Amino acid sequence: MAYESQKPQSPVKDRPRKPKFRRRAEARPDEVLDAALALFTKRGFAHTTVEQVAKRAGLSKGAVYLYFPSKKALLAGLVRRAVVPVADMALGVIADYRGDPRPVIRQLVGMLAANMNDPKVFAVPKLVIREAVGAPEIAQMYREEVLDRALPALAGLIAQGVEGGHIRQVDPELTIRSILGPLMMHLVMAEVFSIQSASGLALDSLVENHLAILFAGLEPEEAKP
Amino acid sequence: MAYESQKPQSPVKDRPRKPKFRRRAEARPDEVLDAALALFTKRGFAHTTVEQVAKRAGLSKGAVYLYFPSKKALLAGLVRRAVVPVADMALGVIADYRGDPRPVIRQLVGMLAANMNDPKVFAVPKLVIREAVGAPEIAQMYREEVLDRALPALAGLIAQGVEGGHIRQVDPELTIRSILGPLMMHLVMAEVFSIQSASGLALDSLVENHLAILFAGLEPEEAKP
DNA sequence: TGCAAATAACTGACCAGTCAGTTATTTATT
DNA sequence: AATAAATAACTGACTGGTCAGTTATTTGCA
Repeated sequence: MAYESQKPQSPVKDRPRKPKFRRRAEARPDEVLDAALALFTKRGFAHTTVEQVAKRAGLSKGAVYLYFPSKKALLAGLVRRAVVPVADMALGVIADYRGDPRPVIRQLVGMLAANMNDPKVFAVPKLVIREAVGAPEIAQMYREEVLDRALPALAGLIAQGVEGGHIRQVDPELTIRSILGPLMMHLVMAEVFSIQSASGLALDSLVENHLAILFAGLEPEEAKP
Repeated sequence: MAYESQKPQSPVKDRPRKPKFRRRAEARPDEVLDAALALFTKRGFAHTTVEQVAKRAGLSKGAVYLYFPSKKALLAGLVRRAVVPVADMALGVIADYRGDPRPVIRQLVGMLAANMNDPKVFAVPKLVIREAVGAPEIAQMYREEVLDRALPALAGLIAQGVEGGHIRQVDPELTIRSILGPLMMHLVMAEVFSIQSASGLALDSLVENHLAILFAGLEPEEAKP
């Protein structure tokens, strides 16, 4: 019974006929989520009050509870909103590709890196990781709707590449960690500890360095000194 | 003026002479920290009350404030206690090694993986990452006392390997992310999302798969089809 | 007896969630 | 077109509960 974030009563899209009466409020839930995302990201869930969210969205505290039944529902709503596009992106790229997985991996890693600075996109997963302890349901929701869809697809892509002889014999599931891990670590170092690599100031250098090592490492064994 | 965790007044080591033991307390601060670590890890900092920590340590709430001036000081104390051994471990392994860095990297990664399941060791960095938003001073302390010592050493190891021609031309700082990132990602997947790889149930498979790719990827370019 | 160690009761601040009441917008009536 | 009735959108004061930190008091060793 918990965390129904979706339109408790707002007539967002009840029936196509009957525009009945509208008013200047329709995008309200979205505005509230925007405010919540900004504050949760900056100060964390626990240290953000509902009133702060309300004020930032230009509403009163009470109005927030018109759209969301609880503070946690704000978190859930945030995840919901971010969930579909992310998973779809990954799946769209992978599709039913056959052949050397490396070009697809390059595209995927590139897309992730490109979005890593966009708060609107990456703030949500970061939030989920941070708040997973205090709100396990949120973590599970994210897992079910994003990870359980995207990771198997990626593993399939790798397995297919191994079978086709395009890359060396590796464990597909474990190799996922080798593909995405460096990106995640870079993110954590930058976000949590404000560590920027002295050399490459841009994400591009990271991607380049990472993929050079990774792709050479995935090369099928043939010439072994 | 904030977060002086160290013995505000506990007579831990005031003068060497005078073995006369007080009530029954000397290891008290450590016991409190043990309790705090367990609870912070399980429920998170915000959702743990000082009274819970006290009860678990077999003390009253007030007694905790005899040893630590604030709740945040518990976090700081935890980090302090874990800081020295971790950094020392890494530095001890790296030392002034010269030659192919891969054996050293193998040893390092192996040690990290071996400790990844030991809560006593890895709970603290996980905690730091999680609570960094609400307590930036803690994150900075961890950074200064661990990362700023260990990471440059690791980067130096790699740079030296590149110069010596033992591994291919890579950016040392960025390559750190390629070495440790997969481990971190594995940790996050397991801890936050309870995702276990279907294949290898043990960490060993991960390390093996990761290092196989990494080391092949670091091989100096010579035979290029 | 004296005094540190420890306690338990207490205080004040904070905040999620509620609700009685107000304002803005739409519909109905003339 | 003007006005009244209806109702959706919103407000902000209030409540109940939690909890970090403090203080008055007790305990027990020397």
